Amino acid sequence: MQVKFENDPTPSAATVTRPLLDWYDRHARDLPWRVSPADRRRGVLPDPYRVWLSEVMLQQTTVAAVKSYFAAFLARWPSVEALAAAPSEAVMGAWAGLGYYARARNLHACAKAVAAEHGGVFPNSAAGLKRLPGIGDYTSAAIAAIAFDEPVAVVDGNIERVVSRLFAIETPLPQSRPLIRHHVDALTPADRPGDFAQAMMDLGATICTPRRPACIVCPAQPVCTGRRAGIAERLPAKLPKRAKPQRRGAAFVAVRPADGAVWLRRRPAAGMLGGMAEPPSSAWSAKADGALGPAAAPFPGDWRRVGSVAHGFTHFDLELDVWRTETAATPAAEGWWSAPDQLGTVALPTLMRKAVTLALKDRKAST
DNA sequence: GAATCGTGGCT
DNA sequence: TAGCCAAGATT
Repeated sequence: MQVKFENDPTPSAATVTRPLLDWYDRHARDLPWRVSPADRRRGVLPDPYRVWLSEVMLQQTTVAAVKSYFAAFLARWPSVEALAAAPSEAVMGAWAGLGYYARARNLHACAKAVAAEHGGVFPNSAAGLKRLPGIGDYTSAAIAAIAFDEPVAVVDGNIERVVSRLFAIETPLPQSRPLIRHHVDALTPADRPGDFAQAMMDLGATICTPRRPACIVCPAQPVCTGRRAGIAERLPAKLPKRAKPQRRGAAFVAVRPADGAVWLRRRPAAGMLGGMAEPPSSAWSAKADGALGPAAAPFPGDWRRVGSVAHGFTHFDLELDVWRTETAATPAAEGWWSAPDQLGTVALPTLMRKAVTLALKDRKAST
């Protein structure tokens, strides 16, 4: 007796794409940058500026973290021309805390390019979009599909996980990427490519989650090869990561007694926290050496150690010693005094904000 | 192709 | 807790 085809279906446009789009019609997440499937059926497409802004913010960043930044950017810069005309310091300041600051530099460069070279109109194809700063394989495809309904394969981390499970791909990432892309190409529909991409991402974010996927309510469960094989939860396979080294550095927070202003400077445009503000800081070395004391300060002063802050970066952990001094004299160095009421909007990355906060807390406690 | 580049939340 | 993870791009 032969097994009937219906009892052993395979992931395909008929068995995955259509059920998933039906599921999306009922369960799409309501997100500030999104047009609902109902409205899209009426011909409404989202503003490419909003799609682009959200996609760049969402690179390696959670929806929850992005929401307030998206609202703030949109309120302050309602169009790509407005963003293009903004000072760099304002853009970096508004991005502060969101991380991966090259994104903010590229975001601004991209806005300027669209305004100056494209008449303020985003290219309407993935190929055109990918030529712009900060827009790579994923983001170009996502904008083209979501904002223009171009039938291109969109592959992000969610979709890599969903497809790895659907097809029981045991080859670890990133080697499995070509095969995953092949499957996404075959599943992407010509009629609703934007909704399909968003549906796959919603599925990955809410049901086909990294741990403990809710297969019982998954619209693709009947055809999921990984589920059938009992290996879905441990897919996608990934290569082991290297251990994170520990580094150490020092930050020097000078405070002006008259008004409590803090002396800040701008980091070089390239590299770690590029273009962001900081109190003068040492380099971050692999081990603590003698250079971490007041001798490493950018200018002489009555430096007192007030403690340290710990911060985890992607590829190393940092312990930053924080030193504080009071000085009325403007230092003979590059930088500026930032008054207390300005500190909230200055482009301080989280690490440096921690350091400044610790120094000011110590100052308040010691007076 | 591998390394670089942040941060906050979750388990 | 310590590790893992999130709508990746760039060099």
